[in-house]
Amino acid sequence: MGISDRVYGVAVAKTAETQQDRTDTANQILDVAERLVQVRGFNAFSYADVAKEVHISTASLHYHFPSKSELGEALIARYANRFMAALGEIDEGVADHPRKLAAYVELYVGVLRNERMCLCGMLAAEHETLSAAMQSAVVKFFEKNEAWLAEVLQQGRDQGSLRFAGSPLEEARSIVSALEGAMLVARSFGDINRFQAVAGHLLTSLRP
Amino acid sequence: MGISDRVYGVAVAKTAETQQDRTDTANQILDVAERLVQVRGFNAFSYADVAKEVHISTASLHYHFPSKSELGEALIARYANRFMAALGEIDEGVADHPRKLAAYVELYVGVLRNERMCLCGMLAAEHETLSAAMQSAVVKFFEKNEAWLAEVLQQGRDQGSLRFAGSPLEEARSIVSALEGAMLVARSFGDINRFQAVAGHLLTSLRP
DNA sequence: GTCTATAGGCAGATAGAC
DNA sequence: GTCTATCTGCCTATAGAC
Repeated sequence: MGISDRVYGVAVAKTAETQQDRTDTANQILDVAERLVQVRGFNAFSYADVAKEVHISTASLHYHFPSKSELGEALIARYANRFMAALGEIDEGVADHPRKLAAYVELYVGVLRNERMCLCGMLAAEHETLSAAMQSAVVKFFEKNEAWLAEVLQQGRDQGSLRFAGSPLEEARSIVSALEGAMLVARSFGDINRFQAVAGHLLTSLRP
Repeated sequence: MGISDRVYGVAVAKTAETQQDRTDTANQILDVAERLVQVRGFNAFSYADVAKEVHISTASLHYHFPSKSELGEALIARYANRFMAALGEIDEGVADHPRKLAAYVELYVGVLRNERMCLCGMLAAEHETLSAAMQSAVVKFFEKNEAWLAEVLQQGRDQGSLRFAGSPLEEARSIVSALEGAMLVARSFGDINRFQAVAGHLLTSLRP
């Protein structure tokens, strides 16, 4: 199983680091709800949609996740944990910094291949309609991504394997924005090549 | 009234080129609905929300726009027309190409200042849930933006006032993606400076 | 063009049996 | 943990009077 398989929730092995101790049913619920949010948005799926796919009643769904907001919070937490775990694997498994960035981009490609938007990118669009807890969880996801990227960028520049103007954090924010935007647009065109072109352009511009 | 005031629907003068012949009520409806979509999303506002603000009944609203999808199509058409008119004003009023790009970025800043997302950026997130007519209208909006940018980029590079690698259209797509993504993220941080930083970085990278 | 009234369905959520 | 049944409210949309 590749790194990117860990991110969009397909056939993900349970590990202590990335998943809380949940029942199989709860995890099935999260899997289905995650996909529905990434494809349709948090405001465009219902408990009934999830219940139907998991073959339980909406009442049972409320047993596992009492409110839709709590389900949403659990979704973000699981997604963020999985994403951070993937970043950890990149740290350990990939040597040079340009390749780390390429591996980071591949995480996005993996999401897009499943015809999904980044969970937190989708929730960012719906930000104004979310609970305070969900809002701050989305923001934290972006901050963690930026911090990881900034670290890679700084080290790469120090070693001469990456080149960019300005601060690493500023560059990191530009990269996150560009990738999220490229996903957003590419998905409405139904054309993953649009994402690949933008991402390739981005990686090229960082070459020394 | 500045160029950017024309884009987000505040105090916009009626002109034959940019607006269809609609009653005041229909335009009020569009103004309110547009703001609600840009702030909350198409799936997170109702006819009741609009009716309340316009001080009419939902039944009257259905007289002007029989279905929500038709309202959505009218929203995109008006927004796209206004945006294209603003691009036309940039073409006529701004001389050098770097400044044209800066003026283009200012259109986005104007939207963000009103605490809104780009209408079509928001609809891109919700793409999977939209009618076919709305979907293709969103795509056309992006294509027109890219075509305009590609033209500016090509001319600027030919004159030596802009510098970039690859084709103008590829660069244009990267710019649209970066700006839409920067809006998306900046808005969830509630921090317009995040957008300004990314946009400034982008404009700087195009300097010869 | 606007209204009241209402249809018909779906939303999130709860009670209580098993 | 799961179910059926139900509540309350909101949703888009329509009928028909004015």
